[in-house]
Formats: sequence, structure tokens, C-alpha cells
Amino acid sequence: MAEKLSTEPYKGVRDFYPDDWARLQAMFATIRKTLTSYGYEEYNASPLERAELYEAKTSEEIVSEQTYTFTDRGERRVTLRPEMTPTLARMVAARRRELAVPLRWFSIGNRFRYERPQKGRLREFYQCDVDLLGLSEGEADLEVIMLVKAVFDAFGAATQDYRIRLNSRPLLAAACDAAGLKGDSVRAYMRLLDKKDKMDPGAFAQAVSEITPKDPLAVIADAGSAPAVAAEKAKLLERIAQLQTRGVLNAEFDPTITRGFDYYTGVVFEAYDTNPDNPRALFGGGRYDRLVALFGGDPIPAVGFAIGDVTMGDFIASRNLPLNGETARPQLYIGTPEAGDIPGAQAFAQTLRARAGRVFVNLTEKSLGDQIKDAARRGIPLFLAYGKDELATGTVRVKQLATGQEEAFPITDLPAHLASGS
RNA sequence: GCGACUAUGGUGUAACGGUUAACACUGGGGCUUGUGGAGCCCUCGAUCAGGGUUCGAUUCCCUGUAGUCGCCCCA
Repeated sequence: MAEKLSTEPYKGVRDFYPDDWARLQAMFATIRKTLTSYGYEEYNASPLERAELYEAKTSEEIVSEQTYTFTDRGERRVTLRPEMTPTLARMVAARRRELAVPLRWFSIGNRFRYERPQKGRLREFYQCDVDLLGLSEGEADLEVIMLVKAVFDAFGAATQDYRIRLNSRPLLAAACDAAGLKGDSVRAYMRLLDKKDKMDPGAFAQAVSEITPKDPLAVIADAGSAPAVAAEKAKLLERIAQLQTRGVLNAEFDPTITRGFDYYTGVVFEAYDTNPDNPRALFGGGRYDRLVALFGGDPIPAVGFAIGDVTMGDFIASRNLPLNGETARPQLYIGTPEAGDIPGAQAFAQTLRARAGRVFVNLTEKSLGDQIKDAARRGIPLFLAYGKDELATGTVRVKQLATGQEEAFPITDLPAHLASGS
């Protein structure tokens, strides 16, 4: 070995040691349970996609500079998926005639972005994408936003812990139109709007005046002068009122919510942490009615959102919400007084494993006392020795490490629940 | 892509430009060969990399790398 290998993970990505992975899996389990209870089904796909999939709907510049893209040995350009929605649209379009719409689908997996890592942003992160496809605006939008609340509820978050801020792309478009904005200046204005929260009011007003004499936000505030704006605004406010009656009490209209992406065609929304120290978007999504049609055929309208593991993890930690991430630990440590006891102990363990026990057998030559210490250090709650004494008496003594209490059982009749942790 | 700050055993910290880089935890071993985590003893283990200044660099300077935080971007 000429040079020592680094133990650091690659830039911007994380290692998940068993405790870390268990915590992440616990988060996913909560989300998965909530979504499946609403009839949503899980799908998945390879993280490798053809680069054209992203080039089709966004600029080549973004694909080349902010994705992991390479050319394979067959001269195909390949991208590590930076998001799931194009993959979803591709999969749905491929089987559009055989899938039963409306589709309620979700997917949990990793995404890759080639960017400078910073707070809440890594080069690989996990995300859960939730989508409802095949229905136009209306009830589908409401259900999806109710799902946002359901997921927060499942984590034990209170209504005042977060806010759901809604806006409408058609409303923004109508307001920009009424203010006389066109083309590039619409884009510039939207970018500015997205940053309004971070800017002081004077700077914002100054920046707006450099783009347009008339601020579209003022048009939205006083919609009376523009019928198209008034209609879109009324529709959105009506939707928020409907959410209120369905128990989503923290939904509110926020005309500064834009979402960075072009494919949204209707409602857009973000769930924000109300903790002022963590003013981050926890969930984000919206309606995209024309994306599936990029693959040909009739358009399939869709609405959905995504939950990121980093921001959600920060939220859970900052609120001290419970997350039981230890369920996969072994529950029973079988000690072996002599090395010759191991084959018998393994056979005995096998009877427990067959009944869902999480159990392992000591393979070291440590003394029995050291084996108990070892079990305690590993956080395994139960210990039993399996050697000549047990074989002679036909009983095993199960010791609870936490209390030191022991209970004797016949070898042939050890309750399976002891080892399965329930 | 741009900028700021940071970098010492596995972890957390110390060391004025000057002895053998210190301490705690962790790890390994022992006291202790069929039932405990304590305690005591022993022990492994580090100056991110490369240049420069200097009699002498963990310390000062430069470059690189990595981390953190901003900007850009945000799917």
C-alpha cells in the first residue's frame, strides 16, 4: 500500500451507519404508512436515466452544470436522476393505455445534484415524491395538500409548527400580464419574487422598479382592475377555504411562492417550518398538467409534491419529535461458554429465527462475563447462555440486561416474542 | 462557478515559532475460565497534502484538498 486510502465519503454525500440508516428508514416508514393509508402505491426506478430526459424540459446548461452526467461505453449520455418527476412522467406515458387513472403513486429514493454542498443541500439526498395523476385541478389538489398535513400529523407535528403557503401559476401569469411584463422580464420578476422574503422591503421595491413600473404584486393585492387576475385569485382563495373546512387550518395564500421550475401549470405550494431559525421549505410541489404530454399522446394532468430527508430530519430534530429508529437491532444475544457450544447454539438460534426472532450467537472466545458486557454495549436487551448446563437441565435462563432479572424457560419452548422485540 | 471561515489520534480538546505533540473519551489487552456495565493497570493511535520563510514550523506565508457557512442556482 503506497498510500493510505481516505475513509471520508465522497464530497457532499453521507455514510449511513446502522443507527443513521435506521433513523432514515423510520422516517420513510412513517411516510410510507401514511401514504399507503390514502391508497397511494409505491414505485421505483433506476437512478440512471438518459440525459435527454432532462434536456427535454430544461436548459442544457442546467443539465451539464448541475447534474452528474457522463457518456457510457456505448456513447450514450447518462444522467444520475436529479429528481423523480421526469422519470414518473416517462413511466406513466409508457403505459398510459393500461394504467388505471387516476394514479396515486409515490416513490422514495436518492437523488443527485452536482452542486456546492451547504446547509440543507447535499449532492445526494433522499426524497419522497407523491403524485396524483389523471385528474384536473379541484379535488385532486385538495387531496394532495391534505396529504401534506397527514404526513406532518404522522410525525406528531402540531398545526402551528408549519405553514402551507399556496400560490397559483395562472394567477402570477395573469398579474404579470396585467402589469405589462413579457418574456424575460417575467422570468426575472419571478426570480426576484422568490427572494422577497430574504430581502428588505426597500431593496425589493428598488429591484422591482428596475424590471417594471408596475409591480404585479400590487395588481394581485388590488385585483379589481384586472378581471383575469381577480378570477384566478378568487379560485385560489376558494381552494384555501375548502382546505380549512377539511381540517387544514394552516394553509394560506402567499403570492411570493413561485417554485423554481417551469413545468408547473396550476397551484404551487410549499410547507414552511415556522421556527424562525429554520425558515426552509420542508415540502414543495404543485400542479403540472403538460409534462406527461411531452412523451406524446394526450396530456395527463398531475399534481404532486416532494419531501426531502435532510430538511424533514432537521425539522423533526428541532421539534424533538419521536422517531423510533432502533427497531431492527438484534434482540437476543446467545452466549457460548465454550467454543464447542457454538454449533448447538446456532441450531437453537435457528428455531427462534424461524419465528421472526432477531438473534445472534457469540462466535468469540470471550468469557461469559465478557459476553454479557459485550451484549450490554451493543444495546441488545436480552441475553442467554447456551452450553452444557442448559443441555443438562433442558432449560435456558433469559436475562434482561436492563434490570438483571432472569427467567427460566424450557429449551424446547422459548417464547418467540422474546427475540422479536415486540 | 464566486466568496468567508476552519483543518492536531476514531471522537472532543490542549500545546509562546523552541525538549519525546498533552489530556479525556473510545478501541485492544489484563486483574477476572458459566453470568454485567464499576474500578485499577497496560496498550494502539494524530499535526490534511505539497511548497516557502526560519537555526528551528502544529504555530507564520502560498497553493491544493476537505469541511462548514453564504452567493449563484434551486428540479
